[in-house]
Amino acid sequence: MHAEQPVRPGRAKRLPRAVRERQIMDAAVDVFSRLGFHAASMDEISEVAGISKPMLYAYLGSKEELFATCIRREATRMMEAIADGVEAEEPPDVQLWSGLRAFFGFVGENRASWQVLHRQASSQGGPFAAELADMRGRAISLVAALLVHSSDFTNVPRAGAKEAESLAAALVGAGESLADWWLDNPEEPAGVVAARLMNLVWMGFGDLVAGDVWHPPSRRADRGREGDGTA
Amino acid sequence: MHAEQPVRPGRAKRLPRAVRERQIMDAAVDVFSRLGFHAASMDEISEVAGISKPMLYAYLGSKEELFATCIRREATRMMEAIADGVEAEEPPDVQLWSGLRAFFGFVGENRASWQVLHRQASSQGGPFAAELADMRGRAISLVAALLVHSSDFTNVPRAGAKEAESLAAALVGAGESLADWWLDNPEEPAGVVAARLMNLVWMGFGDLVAGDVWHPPSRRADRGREGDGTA
DNA sequence: TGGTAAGCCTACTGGCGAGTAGGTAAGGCG
DNA sequence: CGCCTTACCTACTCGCCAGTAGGCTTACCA
Repeated sequence: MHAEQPVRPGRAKRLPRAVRERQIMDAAVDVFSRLGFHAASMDEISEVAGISKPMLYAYLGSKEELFATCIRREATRMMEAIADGVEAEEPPDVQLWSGLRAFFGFVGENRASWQVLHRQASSQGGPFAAELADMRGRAISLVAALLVHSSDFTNVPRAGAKEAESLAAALVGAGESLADWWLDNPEEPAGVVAARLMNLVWMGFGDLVAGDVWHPPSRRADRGREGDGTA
Repeated sequence: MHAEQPVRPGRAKRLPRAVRERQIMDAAVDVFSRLGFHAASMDEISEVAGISKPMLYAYLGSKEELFATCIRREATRMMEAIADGVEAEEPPDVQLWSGLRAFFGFVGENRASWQVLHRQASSQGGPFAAELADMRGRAISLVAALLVHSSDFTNVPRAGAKEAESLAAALVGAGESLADWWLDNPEEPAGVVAARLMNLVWMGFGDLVAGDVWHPPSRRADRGREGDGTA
């Protein structure tokens, strides 16, 4: 406890609006992630943010608006983190691998964000559900496109759109679920967990129990390799 | 709606306790699945059930107790449905396949149950979260055991417990997510969706894009078609 | 046929929490 | 130094909803 801010003595220090808004958002993500949308109260958020309730309303609007803003911000941060980790030129399996690594890396370093996005947002009936479902839908579409593209690398009759989309939904769900599991079993590093999921979805149990595993092309340098990964 | 119960004229017909409790539970699952725990009100549940609020409290206790009871009932129904579909003597891949078919079959025919279990229960901080997490944990353990057992079929160094558990978590999550996707895209029969997930987790994308697919051993005489339509 | 218990109800309380009214200090600027 | 704008506060209102008090009615049985 800092002595310089004794015990929040009635009045907070004067700060420019932008800074306060940031503080409030951080507090909101924290509280929402711990308690969920309904159980979280504006009183508690304002307390954590170190300001009073009317400021919340003055700056961020209603509780629903605040929540939606949180979701948008955290979802955007996550999508950007993943996009930053993936190179569009790489072969599909490497792209998937990079995406998974980036995803688990983000979750590991932003647990509160993840809780808000995954647990809370998806279960509310309000406009946020739409907000979040939209983000999630984009992620699924992205993965689906990757899958379709990956079958273009072969001479196999391309996967149907519906099929690709459903597989992508399964993959995204597997990632979410594994991320939750990981939060309860945090002793393993992000890379190991990501690799495990990569092996599952790329090789399948059938190959795994036979001893075949996927591994990234040993040259990290992105020479135009086939990257058919083991096989 | 049945015309024989005009507009609930003040007083409901007298019924034995067991019957009423069933009606109430059904109504509760319905309302909880549509609105979520917090947004659902005891008033609405009692209205849907066709009785008055004090009956709720007299028969099923508090809102939290009611919710927990719903979760327990629906979770049990689902676990039993899946257990009924699986033969312990069959090889691991067939067991997994049977389990997936049973799971998607159940979800298709009990959408409200599924909503309550998956969406609502997991996001509340109360004792239900524990209730549900427990069920889910058991499902994961079951799958994990299946995986470990399946590597016993080979001469590969058996998978570590943690590894099996995390893969099981991913698989369960994939199933959940795919079930959700399916509810939004219900045109395909349960068997097709189940087969798709089976292929994903058993063969992996790597094999799928190469044109290899998993299929149930057709030697089994019991109408071993894979894409069975399920009503 | 009258007693009694089980099933059912209307109509309230009490608290919590979203949102607001209206006032106080602090910095900037002439 | 006074004025105004902006940041900030205390202290309310008001609706919603979990939970309850207390009374009515129907079925069954002696």
